[in-house]
Amino acid sequence: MTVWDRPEPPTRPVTLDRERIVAAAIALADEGGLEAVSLRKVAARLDAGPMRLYRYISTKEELFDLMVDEVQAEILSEEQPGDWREALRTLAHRTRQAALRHEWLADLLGGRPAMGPNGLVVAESTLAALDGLADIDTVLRAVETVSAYFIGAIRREIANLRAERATGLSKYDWQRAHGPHLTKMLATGRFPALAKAVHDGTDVDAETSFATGLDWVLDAVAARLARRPPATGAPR
Amino acid sequence: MTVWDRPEPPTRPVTLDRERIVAAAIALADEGGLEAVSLRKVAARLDAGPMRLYRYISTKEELFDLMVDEVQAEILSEEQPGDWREALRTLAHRTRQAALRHEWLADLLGGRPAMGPNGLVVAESTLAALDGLADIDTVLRAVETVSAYFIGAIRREIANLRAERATGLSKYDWQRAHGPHLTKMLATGRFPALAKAVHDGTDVDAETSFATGLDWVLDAVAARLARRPPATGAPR
DNA sequence: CTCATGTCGATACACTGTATTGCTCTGATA
DNA sequence: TATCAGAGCAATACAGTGTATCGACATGAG
Repeated sequence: MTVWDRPEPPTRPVTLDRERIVAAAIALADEGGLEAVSLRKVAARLDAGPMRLYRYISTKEELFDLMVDEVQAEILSEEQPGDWREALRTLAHRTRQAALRHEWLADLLGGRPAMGPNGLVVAESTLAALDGLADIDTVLRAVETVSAYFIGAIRREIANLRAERATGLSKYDWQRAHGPHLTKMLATGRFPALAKAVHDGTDVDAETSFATGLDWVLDAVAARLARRPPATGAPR
Repeated sequence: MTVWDRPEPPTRPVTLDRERIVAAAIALADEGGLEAVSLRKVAARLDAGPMRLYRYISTKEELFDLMVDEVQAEILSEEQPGDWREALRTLAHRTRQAALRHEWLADLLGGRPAMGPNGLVVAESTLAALDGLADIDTVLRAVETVSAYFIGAIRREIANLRAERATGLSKYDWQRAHGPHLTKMLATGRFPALAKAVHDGTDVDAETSFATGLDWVLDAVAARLARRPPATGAPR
């Protein structure tokens, strides 16, 4: 057999790392939602066999965890926030923006404790912004309450957005958006309050609605923080 | 061929309806989580072929919608609530209890608009409890804010619960619960505020933590409702 | 008694996550 | 430099998924 007959040795497999894998997965999810992410497709996008991924990941759930952590990097704001309120507000808004960029995030948010490196940094900087303003338990409760709010709010917003997209593209028309079903139900007269809400409610855009609810919650937090004097320094 | 040789005619297929299907699906989900729900298994539990379900459901997602709506029936409280605050509070707590009974609910809550019959009744009675206490937009914002909070809070609670279950059963010990990873991370000194929180934070049980945050949010709502005089009767 | 209809089971398809298996290439050791 | 152990990988395989299609069959109408 001459050289000419022998094929070249197979080109070394593309070097892989978690970063590349996660990037591919995120790209897939951005395009087709979470359900478009399959290990096979992720691998294919990297010119690799599916099984190769298992050296970097031991389960698909772990891939999702990595994806979430990756996006949490987008959430971190570089500049130091002014006060705690600003810190929590931008955390909420940046999370929301991330979810609008990556709608699949809404499906994952709050679904598992986020203990990745970026998740920890987010937690740390959030807690740091409140540190010393009240006893730790109050601070914890504050952070948890605010984040519970915005996770729930983001989820709903994305859910509605998808529902709207699914039924025609009637952007601001709930009634038609959810099809004849809701209309028919309201017509039965069994849901007067709901009917009034749908009928007379002003259509505010999602962002202001989000911001409004957030402000309410932040007010509530402020009230509790104010209750105790800040534990500055060593008051002992 | 005598009668004795001929087999009996096949017993008529078990009568089916959505109720039975949903009940079977819920049973499966209660036992093994959402991922244990497959159309084949649901059908098998009803002595039916998988394809039969498609007369009652046209997609698996619809089955999930039905499951959620079914559980929402458990949420409705029979007696009329005293005031709006009580109404919202019991809505939140009953939703939480339902999610503790059916943990898979946490995965579905807020994932899609709940327009089923029971969902509508829940929405109606909630709105009714606030009707007239403020202009409709404020009422809507109030309901949305509170429900965003408790959906997020429930999700986190269930997520933590699962994580705890997965790693040993160290009920109240976050640090060990999440394994050496968190401990090691905290030991790096890069997360002082987080470390302090984990270290010095009191371990409150999930229910009081839920209730506390809920109260804060309800306070915030109260503040906004008080801002405008109630539009009772026809003040025109 | 015949025929149309609607329901069901069987089969099939494309695809999933992951366990297993054996090849091949690499780097260390003798 | 020759040998060998081990790692990294592709291929194969498996059990399972949601759902489309299709042929048979029981049922009710004429």
